[in-house]
Amino acid sequence: MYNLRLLRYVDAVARSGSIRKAAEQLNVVSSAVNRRILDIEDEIGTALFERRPRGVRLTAAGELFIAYARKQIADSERMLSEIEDLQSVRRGEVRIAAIEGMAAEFLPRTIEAFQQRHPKIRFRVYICGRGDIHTRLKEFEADIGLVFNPPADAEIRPLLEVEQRLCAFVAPDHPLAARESVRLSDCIAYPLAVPDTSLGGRALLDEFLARRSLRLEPALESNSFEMMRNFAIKSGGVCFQIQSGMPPAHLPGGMHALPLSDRGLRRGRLTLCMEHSRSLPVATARFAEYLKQRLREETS
Amino acid sequence: MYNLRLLRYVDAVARSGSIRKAAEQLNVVSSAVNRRILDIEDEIGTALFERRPRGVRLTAAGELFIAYARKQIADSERMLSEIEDLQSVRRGEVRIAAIEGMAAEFLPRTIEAFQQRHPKIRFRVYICGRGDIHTRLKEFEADIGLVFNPPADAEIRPLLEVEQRLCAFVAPDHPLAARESVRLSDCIAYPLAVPDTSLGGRALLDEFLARRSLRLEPALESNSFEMMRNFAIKSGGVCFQIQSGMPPAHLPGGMHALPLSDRGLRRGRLTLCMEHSRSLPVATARFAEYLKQRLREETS
DNA sequence: ACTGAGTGATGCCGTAACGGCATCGCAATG
DNA sequence: CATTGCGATGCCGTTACGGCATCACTCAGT
Repeated sequence: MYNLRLLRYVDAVARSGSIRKAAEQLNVVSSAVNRRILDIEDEIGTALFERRPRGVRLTAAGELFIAYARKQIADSERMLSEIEDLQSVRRGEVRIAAIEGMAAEFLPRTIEAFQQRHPKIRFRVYICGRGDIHTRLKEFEADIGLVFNPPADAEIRPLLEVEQRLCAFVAPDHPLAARESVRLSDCIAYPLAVPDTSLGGRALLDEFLARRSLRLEPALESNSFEMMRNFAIKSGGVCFQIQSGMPPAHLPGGMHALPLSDRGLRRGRLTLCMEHSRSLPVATARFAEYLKQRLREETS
Repeated sequence: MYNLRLLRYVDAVARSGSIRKAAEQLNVVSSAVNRRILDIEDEIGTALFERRPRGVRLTAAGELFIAYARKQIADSERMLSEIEDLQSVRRGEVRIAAIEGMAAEFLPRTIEAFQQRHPKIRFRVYICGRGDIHTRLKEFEADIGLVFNPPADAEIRPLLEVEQRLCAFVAPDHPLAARESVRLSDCIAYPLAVPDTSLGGRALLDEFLARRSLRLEPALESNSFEMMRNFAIKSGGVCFQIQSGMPPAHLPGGMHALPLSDRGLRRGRLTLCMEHSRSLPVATARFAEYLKQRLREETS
């Protein structure tokens, strides 16, 4: 069965109109070129060249074959070039599964900054609940995940963990806005919006409340930080959520994030992770490193 | 260098997600498939598959490669199919060089009839002077030629020769129209249009007149039969031209062709010919046979 | 007519590429 | 721990390939 080298032989013969001349150009003996051409003709069942006393000339079948050969040569070169691009991070796709809190600000900003340097790298981001992230990784729908306090899972390997505090978020003109930190008991007098179990921070809240006589009567419970945030602004209330790598300068709506200072309220872990047996493509691995660096910077 | 069989190996592995399963489907041992894949990966410089405990999975580079491989497989099948079409006369191009007299009626009609049965066969027809036809054949611009009384040429091989009489063409209402044949002397009383040296028949006329006291004073001399014909109709004159395979029922403008019956006026040879060392493509050879048959029918 | 040059085709042979058989090394499962 | 399933590897016989030498034919010049 003919291969690329043989296609180059045929191409050279067609161009020079002579088996010997082509062989010279290819730095092989003419008998080798001749024999390969005869083999191909045998296989196809028809002559690709008319033999003339002073060289050869393409037949009609040869014209069809040479068009195919030249296309193959060009296609293979393009394919190798594309793979080379992939190797040098000039090309690729990064698929991320992340919890909702990363969507408003941190991830868009981080991806945009990375793309400044790698414009041909595409991203695909799935925002989903905490439980879905592991599934996406394990089913190879995503390459890396950003999840809060993930359950133990032998198939998931953490790449980085950063601590995240539970914060109370209030509008800039809220009575508590001027404080450096608050306690849960400070917030009870206002309408409360709390995360449901699919968001980061709910487990921390539940665990803390279970050990206290304190009881929360939330006005709102939601799986959407955006929902909770806007409710807090409108109602003059307080919503709770992990910090999620948001520096104060970047909080949406000018909200203030006030760390909860209650003793016994544990911090959570924001985890960058992947499926444990994966070998990440170059572009993804490069982005994961960049993400780790960014997370470290923004949580220090 | 990878060839089509190896591309099929890679394709089968990608589809089944397992080297052993693919090997079964391909009826080869898995070690052979594995080794070919490792060879390709070596050559390209990157892994095409991630090795998992229960099989393999395409890498990003592998995705690019498989797209290329599948395209190659499809392209080669299409190319073989096209060459097969060529072999079975389902496809092809026929290039003809012919003298002008064939253009009005005979060649169009013959080609059209042939294309009823072979619609994918294309034609390219060059109408040119007698001297140009051999040049076109020898320079491979045309595959077959139709020429009148061609000069001897070792590089040109005749396929068929049919005799052609020199005729006088007159309009249907011309005084000579009712005759079965005429003599040159019968025509002298009318305006005469004669062919120049690039048309068939002129050599016959010249040869005959050189041996007689008769002298023609043509009102028109042209290299275009259409020109001469229309002149004869308009002027109530006579034009001369070889029969050129035109049966009476098909003469343009309802003209009558009256054979010249002068003793000593030789007949000419209409020749179907080709370059002597050529091996004609199937479609062309088939058409040449059809042309021979048609010429025989219409000159008998 | 003879000779030399140029061409594609073919015989022989050593090396490279390939597939088959058997086995190894590792992970997952019961 | 033993078994199963998987890709990887060693060894070997067969097939594919290129190199060297030569053959067969055509063409051009003397």
